[in-house]
Amino acid sequence: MPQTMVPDVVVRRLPLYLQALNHLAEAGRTLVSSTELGEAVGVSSAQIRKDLSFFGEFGRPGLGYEIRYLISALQRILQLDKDWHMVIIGAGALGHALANYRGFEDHRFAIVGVFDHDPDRVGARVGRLLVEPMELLPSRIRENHVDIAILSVPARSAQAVADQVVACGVRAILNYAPMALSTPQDVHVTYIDPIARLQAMTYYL
Amino acid sequence: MPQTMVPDVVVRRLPLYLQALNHLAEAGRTLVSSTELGEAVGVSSAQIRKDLSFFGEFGRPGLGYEIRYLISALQRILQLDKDWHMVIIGAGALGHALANYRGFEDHRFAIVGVFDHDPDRVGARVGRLLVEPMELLPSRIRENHVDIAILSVPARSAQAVADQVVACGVRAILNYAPMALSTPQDVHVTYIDPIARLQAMTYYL
DNA sequence: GTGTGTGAAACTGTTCACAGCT
DNA sequence: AGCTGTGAACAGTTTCACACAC
Repeated sequence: MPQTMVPDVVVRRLPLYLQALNHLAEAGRTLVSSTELGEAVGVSSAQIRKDLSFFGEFGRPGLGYEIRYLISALQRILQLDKDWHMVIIGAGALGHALANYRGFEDHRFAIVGVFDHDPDRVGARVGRLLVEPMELLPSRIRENHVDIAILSVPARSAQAVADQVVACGVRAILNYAPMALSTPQDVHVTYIDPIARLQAMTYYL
Repeated sequence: MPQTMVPDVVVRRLPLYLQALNHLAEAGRTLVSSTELGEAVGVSSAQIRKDLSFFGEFGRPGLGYEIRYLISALQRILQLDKDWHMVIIGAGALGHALANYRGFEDHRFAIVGVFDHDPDRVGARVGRLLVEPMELLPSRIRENHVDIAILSVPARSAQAVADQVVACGVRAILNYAPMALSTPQDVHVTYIDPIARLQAMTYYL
């Protein structure tokens, strides 16, 4: 769909636009200008218009953007009009919190399995699922067509686990372990590390 | 210290360098080249050298960087050689998970209070702390010299809570609510939203 | 008048490549 | 030989400003 190569930084902003648009829609609004949307997400109006222009023309000059229409357009662009299957690996406190987080299923990200290496954790209940042993991970990934692996394991195990899921064909990893992962070029890794974020903020305080 | 204005993107990479350096130090290493450090973090060697050059000269030509020395230099630059005081606001599942996360105190980020608006949650135990009512938040922020507020409240309350902590003098917010915050220019806000990160990854799948 | 879409300009960030040090 | 530190070249991103549409 994108005629030109789309910068990654643009793709990362689209979910923020979507979020703000959903809030506006819930508030009963039907139209929004790039200026107003920009203020809601904290970027310039020109940025919004330029970002959207990578994918087509979604606004009406003189009026702005029809909110419901722009929401569906962004969902289609980001491939959010289908369900995505995820596994959580690591059933510690973080793994439990993630498994119980309703936000995932609300956005069509389905958790189809929770795995842990530790036999003491296997069989424990997390949300509506039971913790399974790592041995069952490959078959589960293939049978349930798992798209994304969420890593909530200790830093020292993260690389080995990443290697395993990549070997099973997973091409997207959300990594909560404070550890940079080495993966093939076609695997997408996103890092969530509150410590690193805090450490960048303290620089400015 | 920085002679020139330091780009924000550089500051955000420093914690990643620190992380990799700590892993190397734990592995017993004493020296590292920009090439090797770059491979560990996933950036180019030139990037590492250029980033560090904003703050001074930390390496030895022909040898590389003395790991322990570079760790202390980065800690000093990021102001990690002191304790930071934080409050968690929102004592739901996420608030509990954050309060129990050992990583914070391991990195000198101390949680000095957990607050919730809901009377049913006040008094509940979270880690070694008790949930306190929002009414006590201002005095706690001032008495304990709180530097950072972690928001784990619903999106609809996030802006109001942010306004409160800013009014109490907090200038750094780590926001887990899926909601852009509007704050004065001198307040630093960092967002952690796994849904937004997943939605950016699905674009590429 | 209001507001989009978009080339061009301005700005920011990254990579190159090499002088100089060990 | 090996590696840092850095100006210069390059690439990427944001902002500007305006033609055009409602």
